[in-house]
Amino acid sequence: MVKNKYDSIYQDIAGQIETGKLKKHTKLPSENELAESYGTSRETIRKALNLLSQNGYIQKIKAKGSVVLDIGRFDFPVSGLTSFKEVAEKVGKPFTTTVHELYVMKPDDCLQTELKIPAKEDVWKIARTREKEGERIILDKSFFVKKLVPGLTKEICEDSIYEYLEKELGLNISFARKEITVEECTDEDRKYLDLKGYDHIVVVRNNVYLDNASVIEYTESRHRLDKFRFVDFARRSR
Amino acid sequence: MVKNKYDSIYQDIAGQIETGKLKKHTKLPSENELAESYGTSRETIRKALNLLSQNGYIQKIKAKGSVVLDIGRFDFPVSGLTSFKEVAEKVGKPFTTTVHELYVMKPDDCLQTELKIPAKEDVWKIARTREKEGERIILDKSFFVKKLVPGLTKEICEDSIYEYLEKELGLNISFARKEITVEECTDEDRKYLDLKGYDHIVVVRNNVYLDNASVIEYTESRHRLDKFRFVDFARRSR
DNA sequence: AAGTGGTCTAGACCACGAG
DNA sequence: TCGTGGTCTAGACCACTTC
Repeated sequence: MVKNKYDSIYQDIAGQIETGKLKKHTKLPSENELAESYGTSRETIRKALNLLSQNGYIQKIKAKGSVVLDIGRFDFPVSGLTSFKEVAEKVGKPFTTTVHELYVMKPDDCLQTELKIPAKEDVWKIARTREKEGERIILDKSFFVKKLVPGLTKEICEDSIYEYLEKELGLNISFARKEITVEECTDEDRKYLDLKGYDHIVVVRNNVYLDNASVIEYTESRHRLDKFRFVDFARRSR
Repeated sequence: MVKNKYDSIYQDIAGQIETGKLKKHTKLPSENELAESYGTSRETIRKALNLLSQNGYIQKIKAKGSVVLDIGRFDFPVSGLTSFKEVAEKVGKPFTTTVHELYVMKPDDCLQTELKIPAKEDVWKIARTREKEGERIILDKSFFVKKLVPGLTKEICEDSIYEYLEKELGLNISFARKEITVEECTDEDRKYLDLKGYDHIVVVRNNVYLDNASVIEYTESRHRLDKFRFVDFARRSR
């Protein structure tokens, strides 16, 4: 789904890097050459290259050129900004999702804060486990603002809520705040997960914002220690 | 240290948000108004606003305006892109750094890969612990390419290596790749840290790149479970 | 209809690296 | 000296929200 000119150039070059048509450690054509060959202005090329750089595909080196990087780019599926389904597919591992709870509730104080809603606003609670190779290793406890997501079903929760939000409801996810900590296991963890004796668990807390600045979702993603992996890029003084 | 026009506007507005002069949940002036009042073009204002948005200060809402967000923005000090000293100061907690090892060595296969160097290239090894409230809770094992950082001393390692790199050597940090996992404690962890009986530890692996695409540092930052916290923003299809 | 942010253009000058 | 990416400008049109 291409939105505009610089995005389509970004997709094009990213694709060439992923398929190996553009080789690691080689230089891209210069911005002027790219502008010429894509028939666009240099500023538009620069937007595409900045996207590539922000997503870890290339590094721009002043006065020299842009180099294709050789960095693995995919997280372990951490529920949140990119949908679980999306990341799981890229990582290429078969996950099974099971929905254990799906009902409407009133938010407690904590949820009111996390979702920025008043006490009377209805909230979906969803509890799901993710299973890989016969082991239930992730427990996702999600809370969605009902007003924004009226018709959730078990089928949608088993597939991809994000696809539903974006394709069916036309909502636009803007950004998420993630917080990662390690905590002691709860009885709920022990009930829903195959913990193999671990007494701690990695907790990823997630607040997801729409493009109109409202919070749509708060999720606690609870990962078994030994199966957790998170990868991140950070740029200096972006 | 202001570099250019859009950066100085970014610093200015970020400062106003941090000191509360610009209040949370209020709207910024429009881009046209800001361009006028800062005496610059709209594209330059947009660069500043994009920085604010990427760093979690504001959210831009199409056709409506930019809103000041109310999101806590600081990590627990995770060695890497922003220096430990820098983050520790923002978090406002007193940390003590102790240097346990500082010597030159030849890289093994693993280090050659992580630092992208040949076997004959010398490497600094530095082992440091970070202590807070009387407990040693972080063990940082760092490896720097000696050719790029000739004169390391115990004093520099106790203060801030990054300050030394940037201010003394004029090197420019560009970006870092972080990977977070949880692993079983090693004897080294038990030796250098106050583990309070925990048998697992959070490991943050870090490759830090310069602006000329060479790797300068590989660090393993080992955090006691209960004291680890990591905060991250992610934007959808940036 | 007016104002907003998002995209795009065609120029310009700069500092820096390489030959 | 020439080419590179980094910054900056002054315009333009669009889709969208608000009134």
